Amino acid sequence: MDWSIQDVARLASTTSRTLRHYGDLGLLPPSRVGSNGYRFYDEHSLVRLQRILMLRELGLGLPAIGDVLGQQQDENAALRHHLDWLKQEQQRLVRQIRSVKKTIDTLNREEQLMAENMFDGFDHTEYLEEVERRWGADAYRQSDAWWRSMSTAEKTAWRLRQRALGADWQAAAVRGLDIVGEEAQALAQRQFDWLHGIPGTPGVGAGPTREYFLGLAELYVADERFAANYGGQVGAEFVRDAMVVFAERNL
Amino acid sequence: MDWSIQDVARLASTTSRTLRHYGDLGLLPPSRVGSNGYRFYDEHSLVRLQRILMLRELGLGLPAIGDVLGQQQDENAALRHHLDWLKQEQQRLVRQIRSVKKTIDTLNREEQLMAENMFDGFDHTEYLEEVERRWGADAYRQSDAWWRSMSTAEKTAWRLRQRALGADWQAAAVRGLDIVGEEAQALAQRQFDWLHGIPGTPGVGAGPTREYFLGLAELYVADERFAANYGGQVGAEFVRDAMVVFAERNL
DNA sequence: GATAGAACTTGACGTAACGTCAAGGTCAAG
DNA sequence: CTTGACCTTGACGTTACGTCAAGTTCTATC
Repeated sequence: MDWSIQDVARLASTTSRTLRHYGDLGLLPPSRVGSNGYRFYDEHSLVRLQRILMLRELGLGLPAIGDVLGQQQDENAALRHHLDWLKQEQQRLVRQIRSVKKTIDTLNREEQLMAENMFDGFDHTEYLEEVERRWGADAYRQSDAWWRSMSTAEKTAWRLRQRALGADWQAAAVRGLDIVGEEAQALAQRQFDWLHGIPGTPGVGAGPTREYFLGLAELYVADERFAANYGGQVGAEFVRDAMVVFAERNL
Repeated sequence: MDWSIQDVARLASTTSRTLRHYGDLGLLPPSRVGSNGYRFYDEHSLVRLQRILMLRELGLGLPAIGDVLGQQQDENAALRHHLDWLKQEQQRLVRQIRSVKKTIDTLNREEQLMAENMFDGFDHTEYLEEVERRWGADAYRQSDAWWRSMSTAEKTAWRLRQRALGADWQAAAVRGLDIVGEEAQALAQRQFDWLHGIPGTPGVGAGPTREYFLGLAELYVADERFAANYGGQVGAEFVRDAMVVFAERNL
């Protein structure tokens, strides 16, 4: 009562290559191998294949499927774990979709404006009125002048660092790091140093003042335009909390 | 005015390996290569890297990024195309998440029931009352008896074919095949043949009757439990339409 | 029994975007 | 001259198979 590899492949609408692959991984060994090397499968193989295909449709990886089938993992637990992963992936996609849409919008609105540089402006110049309201017109004028005085290379390098910082903050928030931990505080230090370079920031030279630093931290949470650079609301809150801790310790 | 590979890597918070990779692909060639083989990058490189990293964060593949940067592709068009792909991926994830949840539920409700076979029943026995309402109690009794009379291997093989058919229908719907085309009609033929094996289906022996076949097609669309096996509402409608065409031509 | 064609085998490369050794030059500082 | 930091090329590993390639075996036919 056994079938050839092609019989089984046709039954399951898959390929012999796939069955051989599963055989190589030990997921679905042939029930019998002829003296000529031909693989044969019996009814138990079919049941096992049925389960493999089910789990694969759910998106589980082959090693995970192996663990479930080998009783080394509770199926229920494996599925729950997998579900968490799927939800995370979905969130990632949602964020990417939002970003792509925003980028398309920006491109269409400012088509001819962007000659060489993708996006001009940065945290401060981009949000003029907010900065002026908080720290006065002088602060804005100073940082704006500083920005304009930079060469293209300097501007680009600056933006590169800005993006890198934002990405690292985001990664830290996702990894759920402790805000008082070493890594998160190192990021806060980078944030401090980064602000250090911007004239118009109260206390520059010695570095931003405690008040300014804390005010900026709150701004990240309060204004969604800022939050976008730090991984959304949740990310911004993580950034703020780490910055607050940093300020209390060092400023 | 140039920087070493490490300088640039640190600036962008990436690795030298990544920069070398981009160099190998022609995405970001060094602006200068020393006689010692060392790579050096200038300000234009930084601007280019800035754009590469932006697009990569949006999820574009490196070849696509290359096309955009090389002006071989309109950025706007590329992003729109990418957005479509992202949306599709998201739909896929939504479906998978639903499936995983359903499977977890089923597992918890019927924990001890499932000794060897994952799911018992099939289209007909699973939806007793619907089948009886449409084609009478006799139809159900016959197909139920047929099902019970099969060996484990036969049942498994049957389910394997059922799943394969469902998956192929789903793929066909996603690919947007023409319902009157060769491939879709071949699927309808398989659907017909598959029903052929089930006693209790009116007209079996000669194959299902036209009326039964059409009724089943409508059922797939009307009942979401059936639709689930054929790729949701949209998939079920595709199946129905192809089946209707098949019935008109052959029954 | 010879032969063609279908089915089977193992082996190996390719995929996306790098991470991660490995082995070996180059350079600045002491 | 040595040490250590930094640089190079080369190559394997990752996921789940697809896709040849080359050789062997089975089956049907003449």
